This record gives sequence, structure tokens and C-alpha cells, in this order.
Amino acid sequence: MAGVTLKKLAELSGLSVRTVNRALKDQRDVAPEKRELVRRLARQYKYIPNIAARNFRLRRKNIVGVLTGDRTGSEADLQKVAELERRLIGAGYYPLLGSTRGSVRHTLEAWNGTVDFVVSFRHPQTPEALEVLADFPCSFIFVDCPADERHHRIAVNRECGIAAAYRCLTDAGCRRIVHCGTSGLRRKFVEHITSGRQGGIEFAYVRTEHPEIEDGFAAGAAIMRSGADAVFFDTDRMAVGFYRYAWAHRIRIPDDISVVGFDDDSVSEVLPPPLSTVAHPVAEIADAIVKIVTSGPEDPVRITLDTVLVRRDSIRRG
Amino acid sequence: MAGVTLKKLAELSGLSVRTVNRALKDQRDVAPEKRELVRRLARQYKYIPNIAARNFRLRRKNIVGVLTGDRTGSEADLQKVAELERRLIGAGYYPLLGSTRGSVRHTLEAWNGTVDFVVSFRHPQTPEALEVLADFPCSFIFVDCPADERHHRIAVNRECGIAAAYRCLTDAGCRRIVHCGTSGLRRKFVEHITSGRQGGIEFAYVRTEHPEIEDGFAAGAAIMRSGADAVFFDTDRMAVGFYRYAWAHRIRIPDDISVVGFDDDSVSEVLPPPLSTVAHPVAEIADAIVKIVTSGPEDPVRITLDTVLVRRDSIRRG
DNA sequence: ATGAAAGCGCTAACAG
DNA sequence: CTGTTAGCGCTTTCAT
Repeated sequence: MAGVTLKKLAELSGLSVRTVNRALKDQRDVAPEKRELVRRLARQYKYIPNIAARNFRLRRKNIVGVLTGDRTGSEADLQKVAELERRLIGAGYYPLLGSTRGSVRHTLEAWNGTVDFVVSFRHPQTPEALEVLADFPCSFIFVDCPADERHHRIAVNRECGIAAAYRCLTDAGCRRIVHCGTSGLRRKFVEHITSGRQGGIEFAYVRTEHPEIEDGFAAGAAIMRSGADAVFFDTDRMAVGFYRYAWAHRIRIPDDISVVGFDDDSVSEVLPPPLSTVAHPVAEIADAIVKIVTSGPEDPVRITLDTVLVRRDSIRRG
Repeated sequence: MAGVTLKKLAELSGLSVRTVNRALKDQRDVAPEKRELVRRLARQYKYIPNIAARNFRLRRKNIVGVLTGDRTGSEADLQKVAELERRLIGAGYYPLLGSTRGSVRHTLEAWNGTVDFVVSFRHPQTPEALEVLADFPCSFIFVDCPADERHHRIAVNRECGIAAAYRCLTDAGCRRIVHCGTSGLRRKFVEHITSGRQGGIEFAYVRTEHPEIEDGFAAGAAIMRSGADAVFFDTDRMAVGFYRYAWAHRIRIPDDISVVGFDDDSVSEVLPPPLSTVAHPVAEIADAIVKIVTSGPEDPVRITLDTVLVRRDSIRRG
């Protein structure tokens, strides 16, 4: 169980640690027969280099910290994390997972010395928490959450996907579009992109308390009462709730009403009919992170990536 | 960026490393004023102990390796991994992620020295791969996949959940139950549990090539043609496909036919109507793993945990 | 071509 | 009460 070390191999072979090391790494200046001897011994005793010790010595790390929240709620975070994990591994790094639920400081302390980069999918809760980060000898990469100038930040532009959805709906001939969500901010944005519209297209807003399935269901009555022929939900979960409402009231999608969601939860592809939705730039985010980790830029990277509309059968054909 | 070390603190304070160390760990036999001095300095220079170095020295690890497969296909694996991560973190460990897609040996080599335990949700592909494990100085915990006597194993008993589903269906008055899946083995089991049944209940089997959504959809015609009043699918994904088929053909669930799936994918709760399904013992698995990791038993732990039926509205009320 | 030795940051046995 | 020191497993500089 204990594992063979370089030193043991040295004793076994009667050579010095240095020579053993040389032989194993196939470096020059080793007598062929000694090289063979060492390699034979290594195989025989199943020598496996202790990477932790090596990294310690070289002050190098093959581990990247990943801080996530609850991973409940929107599935989008989950997708981003999963994709990041995949690419990190592909690039020869291993993701070390932590939660922003407990004490971030505590987690970072526990990671001190094992990671150079920490990716966070949630903003540290308090302003002090942000200050804490400065104490740690590693770089932070914030994804889709605010971050101050000192840290890397990968932002997600939600607006462009939403705008694409509205364009798609109006192009499909929808004339009464309801936006359903919780966010005053987003409402403002929607008002902005719809304000220039002509051709007798009407826009309305239905506000819900939360962005969950039951809220989408509950909003169903108001949406249908408004005479809408299309509805955009701030989350796929709300759209799912609306699907339920439609199912219960024999409302046909998209014949009676077109529906678009947001987040590209895996459900959306599977619903009858498949839900059109705005997807996060999951792959691009992961790429950007891997690039930062591998290239280790001096200055904080700050980029913005766009959401896109995934059109499926829940939007009627123009 | 470089981080303050004990040694630096020693120089700064004019004391020895030992004393600094003592002061910081609040151990006895340190003069109060020196203790204060050291603590002040530590705060001032933002000393954070290098846990990697400490663990290295103490040959102790706060990191647990987690090997997963693609994480595509059944969501059950995903759930298990997510739950494990949560509990591991709760217990003061950090999960280090790897994939069984590439070379497991390579991953284990890269982890040598940083983990004592490796949890695997997939069987190493080849027999040689299993042999390889013996070379590594760490314990393996296999979840829901075969493992030889040397390793810990947490098995999942699928049969009991399936049996519960059949019991529930017959209790609800179903008289023609179709089992739909890909597995010859599971079919054998179903034949077994249904063979003793009386009261004019008929059982049939519809085989599909794959366990995916489209296969469930494709099986719809055969299932309905058979006159079934209940259908059990080997995966929730197939059940989802069947839901689609039902939706397209105006078949009402559960009025026309009761449906049960397997895996408890998150979709199932959300489908109209919510799908009854057999759930894996996700929490129990995670518990068992954490227990092994924290207690480090000498002998290989080998336990079996039961699946359970989650009854939802897709089964008609008796 | 080979080896001695320092040192990464930390712990702890052992002396004073 | 405090300091000296060895050593975890590895890399690498500098002698030989």
C-alpha cells in the first residue's frame, strides 16, 4: 500500500536517487545497462511517481478549484460546470469541487497550495468575502456573476438571445406576445427591444413571484386571458409549468400559442412539443476558462459571451 | 501572490519556526507575548497555511477521487455523483473529478499522492484495467458496478423497485402489463416475479434496441396494439418517448394506460402527468461512501442498497 | 556518467 | 518555554 519511492529504487539498485531519476525520465548521460536495471526495478516494484510531491516541489498544479452553488434551480449552471469539468480534464487538469454554500474562505484555505486557479459560478455573498479573495495566492475566474477589476470575468449576454427570440416570434407572425418573468430589469430590456416594433404587434408583461414550475402554471390563466398568441418565459421551468397548464386546459402548443423558454434545460428538448429556448454559451465559457488556466495571462481577462436561440417546435411556423 | 510561509513569519518575529508553529496552533508552552506577536504578524501578512504541504508531510489527504463516465445517458449516475459531492464536501473532503473515458491508469497516476480513496461509478473497461488498480496506493470504492473481492463495492438492487412497481400496478387494478426494455436479464427477472400471479393478469414483453427516448416512442404502437392497460419502461427516457407517442395519439395517461419508468430522471417529476418511476438509493449511496472514506475500514465493504418506487400520477388510482 | 545535497512548506520528536 | 533538526518525495544545481 505504501508505494515505492525514488529513494527505495535507489537503494534497490545501488545507485543514487539522481541516476534513478535520470533513468526514469529518459534523460541523457546514463549508462545503458544502469538505465535498464532501473527501469526493470521500477516495473517490478510498480513504481508510480508521487505527483503531489512533484507538484509541490515544482510549485506547479494540475488541479483547478471549482466553486459552485447549490446546483439546484436552473440547470444552466449545472451544464456549465459539467462542460467545464469535461474540458478541464481534456486539457490535463482535474477539477476540485467546492461549494459557495458554506464558508468560501474555509474552502479556499483548505485548497491553499493545491490550486492556482479557482473558477466561481456564484458571486461570493458578501463584500467582505470579495476582500478575502485578495489574501489567497491564486487567480479567480468568475462566470456569469459580477467581479471586481482584479479578477477574470466571463460574462453572459442574455439580451441577444432574448432579442433573437422576439424576432423569431414576430417573424413567425405572432402579434400578441407576453413576457413572463420575475425580473424588473429584464422587463425594461424587453420594453426597449419591443418599443420600435410596428405592424400592430402588441407586447405585454406578466409578472410572477418566482421563476419556478408552479409560477409558470399559475401564470397560465392570465396569459391566456390576455389573448396572447406567444409567450416568452424567463426560465424553462416556468415554461414547463405553462405546458402543464396547457395540457390541463387542452391548449395546443404552438397552434394556440407559441412558447419560448430560457436556459435550455434538458427537459426542454423532451417536452411535447420540444420547447424553443435561449441557450447559454456553455461550450464557449468552458473554452475561455481552459484558455485562461493554460495560458495564465498577466492581466485579468474580461469577456462577454452571447446566448443563442434554439428553435424547436413550440414556435409556430410562419 | 507568493504567499507567506512559516519560515518567513519566523524571520519576521525573530523566533523559530517551531515557536511560530506552536503559537499559531495555540499549543501550550508559548510565552503569551510571543504568541500575540506571532498572531499579529500572521494577520498582518495574511499568513495562510499551505494545506498541500501539511498533508504531504502528514501523508494525509482531504481529497477524494471521483471517476465518472460520460455522464450522458441515464441521469441516475449524475444524481449519484452530485449527491456524493455534496456530502463529501459536507464531511470536509473535496471531490477531485476524473473520467473513465480516457486512460484510467493515466488519471490514477496523475492523482498519486493526492488521494487515498477513489470512487468509481463505472467499471474499468478491461480486465487488465482492474489489475492496474492493485498498483495504486489507494482504496477503491465501486458503485453499482462489478468489483473484485479486494475493493469496496456498493451495489444497487434494481429488482426490489421493479417488483414494487408491478405490485403497485396490479393493486391499482391493471390487468395487462407490458414490460418494455432492452435487457434479456431483466426480462427473466420480470418473468420470475410475475409467474406466481393469478387473477387473470397478463404480462407481456416488448423489446427495444436501445433504452432511449426514440425507442420508447417507437414502441408505442406495439404497446397500444397489445391492449395493455399498464406499461413499465426500463428507463425514464423510454417513458418520455412513450409520453410523446401518447400525446401525438391522444392517449390519456393514466386513464387509458398507466406508466412507470426507471431512474427517477428529473424530467419525470415534471412531465404531464408526473411519471411514476423507480428511484436509485442516491442518498444512501453517498452516505455509505462518506462512511467508508471517514472510517477507512480494513476489510472491503460490500453492501447492497435498494431501489424504491416513487409513485406519481401516471399510475391510475385503484 | 554519477552522486551529494539543498530545498519546496510543514510537523514533531528531541534537546536544551 | 524555545530552538534545532530530520524528513515527507521529488527536482535540480553543482561537483566530481
